[in-house]
Amino acid sequence: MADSDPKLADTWARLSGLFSSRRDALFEQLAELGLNPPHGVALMSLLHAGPTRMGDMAETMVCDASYITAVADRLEELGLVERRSSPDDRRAKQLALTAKGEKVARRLDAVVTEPPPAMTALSKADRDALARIARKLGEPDTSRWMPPRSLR
Amino acid sequence: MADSDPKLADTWARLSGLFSSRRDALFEQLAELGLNPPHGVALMSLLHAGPTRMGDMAETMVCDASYITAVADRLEELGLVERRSSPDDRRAKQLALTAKGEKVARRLDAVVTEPPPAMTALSKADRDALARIARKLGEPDTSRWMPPRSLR
DNA sequence: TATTGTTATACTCTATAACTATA
DNA sequence: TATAGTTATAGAGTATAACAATA
Repeated sequence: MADSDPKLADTWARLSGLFSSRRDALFEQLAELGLNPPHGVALMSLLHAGPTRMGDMAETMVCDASYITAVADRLEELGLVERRSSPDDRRAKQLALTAKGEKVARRLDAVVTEPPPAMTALSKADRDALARIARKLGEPDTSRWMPPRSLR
Repeated sequence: MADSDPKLADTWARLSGLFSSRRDALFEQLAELGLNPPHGVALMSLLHAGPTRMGDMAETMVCDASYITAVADRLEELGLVERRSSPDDRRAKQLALTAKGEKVARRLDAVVTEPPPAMTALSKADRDALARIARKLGEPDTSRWMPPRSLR
């Protein structure tokens, strides 16, 4: 097979760079907060899904339930989430954002979901053209929030 | 400040999804090969930079020199790289791709650098428009190859 | 004495298995 | 007996410090 269009490769490299830098920004903010990526995923998931049972969180994050204990311990230690025992099932516990945790979660979420400055700076015509093309490139993430695998 | 353009956020979500899925594909291929991301970064770096002293590789990969020993051990064990003692400095060793390693490195590199299928499938007009806009969005990765931080 | 790579060791991340409280 | 979360433990990934060979 012939090599693909070099101009397209350049386009892809530029778009990839944009994404990489947002990702870097996210990880940097997490590090400043003393958090690792799973901590961030948990916070953002709670922001989108509301209080969540620990077992369900393990499913969302595609990790073992025992690790959720560790993640919750750390987030609780920082005052970002709290454990609530479920009223209906006294075995289960729900994780819920504190007020402080919600602020942090919103900030992290913005880094991921807000378009990067270079995109917002585009002319209206360019943004429209880009939107039209992007619709041909794929679907956005599912309606129910799920951590992009790239954050795991 | 007002919320940013929701249409632009949708555009960004779609582009991000594209990137995430390529990243997933890379990690999947690495896992199939019994490699982890640093192994992949080392291979791709060697592909772009040629034989490299272990200390320089540690600098490229932004990790400790002792970890390069472990990475090299694994890659050597799989027959993907070989250690060569430097002719000029008998303390130093160079890492170099074997023929097999070069094939693997090319395959991994393609996953990262080749535009995703959805992009290649665009019409010429769309690709040109996208290229024009992408040039306003940022520079591609530096000329001398460096692992995107998102791969670390 | 300074530098290159290796080894010994320790710390973080994450999973598996055993445990407890409840259902 | 089965399920939810926790604890104990183990394995990967990665760093720091001590070391051997060479400069």
